Amino acid sequence: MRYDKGHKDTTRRHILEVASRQFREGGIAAVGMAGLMSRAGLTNGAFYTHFASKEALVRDALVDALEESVGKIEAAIESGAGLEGFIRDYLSPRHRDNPGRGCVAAALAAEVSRHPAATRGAFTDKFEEVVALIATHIPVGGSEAKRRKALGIYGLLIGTVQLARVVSDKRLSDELLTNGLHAALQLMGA
Amino acid sequence: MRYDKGHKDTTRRHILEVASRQFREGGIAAVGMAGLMSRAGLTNGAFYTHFASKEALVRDALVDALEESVGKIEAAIESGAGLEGFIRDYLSPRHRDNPGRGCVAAALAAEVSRHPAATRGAFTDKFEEVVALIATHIPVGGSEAKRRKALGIYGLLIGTVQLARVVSDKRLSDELLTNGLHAALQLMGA
DNA sequence: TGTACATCAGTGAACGCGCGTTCACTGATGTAC
DNA sequence: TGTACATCAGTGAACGCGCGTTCACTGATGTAC
Repeated sequence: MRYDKGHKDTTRRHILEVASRQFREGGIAAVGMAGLMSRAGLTNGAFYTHFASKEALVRDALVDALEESVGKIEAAIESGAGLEGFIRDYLSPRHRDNPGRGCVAAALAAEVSRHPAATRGAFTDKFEEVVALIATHIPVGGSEAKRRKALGIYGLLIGTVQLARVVSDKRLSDELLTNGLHAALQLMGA
Repeated sequence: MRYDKGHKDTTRRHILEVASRQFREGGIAAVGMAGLMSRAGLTNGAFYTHFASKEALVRDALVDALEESVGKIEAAIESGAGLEGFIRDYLSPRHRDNPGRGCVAAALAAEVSRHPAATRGAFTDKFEEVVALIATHIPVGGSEAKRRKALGIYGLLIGTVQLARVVSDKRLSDELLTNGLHAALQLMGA
């Protein structure tokens, strides 16, 4: 069969979305090409007509997932919930319990730090964008102070969600989220 | 050959130390049994006279590495550097650049969250100990306030170090550490 | 209009490789009689 | 004292399996003449 114009792009985007989610859920190393392609409704061989290698897919999936973060922050601002609303969502049980649709930095930062420079570079560029966007919406302070606060808050957010995900005690996990929220708001304001 | 009394225990501890370091450096999934045992100066088959499975080793290595954290905090207190001294070390370039000897939560929290409940349970128990120890040395506040601060600070520490490790821009990485330090001290005091 | 060829997304078997785990075996020493 | 057997940490080859990647092929459609 021949395919519609734009069909290949659609397929590529579909693979990317499936991969991005699977990576965040199970970790990059745990996702195999055959399983990934089968989940995307294709066979393994087709992968290489879309991406040069697994590492190239990782690179694109990371950037894609960070763009998702940008979208979430923008949506929170537009909805009137503001940066605080974004932070509340970030430190919610729903985010903790759904890593596949959640923040890619919380799910994969440590693993990505062991990936090649090209991958980390692509991640870094988008990460800078996210930080700049957060800084814009910090309520008080000069532009440098805002950036500093944004970096601190981001670190707190990803670390707290990771701890909330790893501990097996639900009470402790909830406690981590609640305290993280207080700490984040404190960092945002002061 | 026969072996000295205590020889098996020494070997077990040696495997554990090598594994603990390799896990933190490369991630748990990336460490293979043959390579690990060869680094420990043994052959692959000997592993199973010491541990029931790779997962059992992971469990013990995580607990071991968290006990290392307890030791570091106690050392900082005893040296007079206090909790602030521990935090300064934690957010130092040296810690960022040596994950193998560093905080296991920063290196492996996200990966461990995908491991079996037994592994996460063992991690959680030791994690509680570390949090309690940090809380003890927060300078101001009631015991509940201290615990809350300890949880917030821990999240900030591990998240910040992970971000500092993943970004490929050295300036940004240093900036993350510096701002993380200010934020942590702010959370500790307020 | 009909025919020959080019295009290209996708198929599915196969490649070499390293994984976690098993197991028959080694060989030095301790114990029983 | 001498001999037969038990103990046990460690060896190293082998197990089945899934990994990332390659490649000859398919088959529907577009293009050239």
